[in-house]
Amino acid sequence: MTTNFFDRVYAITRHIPYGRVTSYGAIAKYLGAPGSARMVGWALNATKSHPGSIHAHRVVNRQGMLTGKNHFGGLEMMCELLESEGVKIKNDRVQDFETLFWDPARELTIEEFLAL
DNA sequence: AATTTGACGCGGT
DNA sequence: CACCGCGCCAAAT
Repeated sequence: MTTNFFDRVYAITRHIPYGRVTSYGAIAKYLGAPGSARMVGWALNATKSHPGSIHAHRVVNRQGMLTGKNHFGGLEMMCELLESEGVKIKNDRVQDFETLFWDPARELTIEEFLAL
């Protein structure tokens, strides 16, 4: 818990289940910084330079919109990545967002929690 | 060391 | 419905 706010975001993002999505705010809140969703976005930005599998494309804003798609190196990339996981995107918005939404505080498993 | 910025969230106008 | 501003806090310049 030292420092890296980033690492925490990485950890959570890394554990987002396949075909599920979460929001910046949810992650921020889980990190104990409700309202600091920006930090999550900022951290995710560093994620692209981070080695390893961090499914940043599974993180969308609270409306389920792919707001960060322009940071994926390709505007359609994020969309395709999600659709390839079974997440349907329409007009930059995740369909059935409520259903696919993964709340870390609610669905994070023990082992994942420990890995955090 | 100070200022700007940012992939958000939410209420207000 | 569109636009505005504030809060939140760390990293980058």
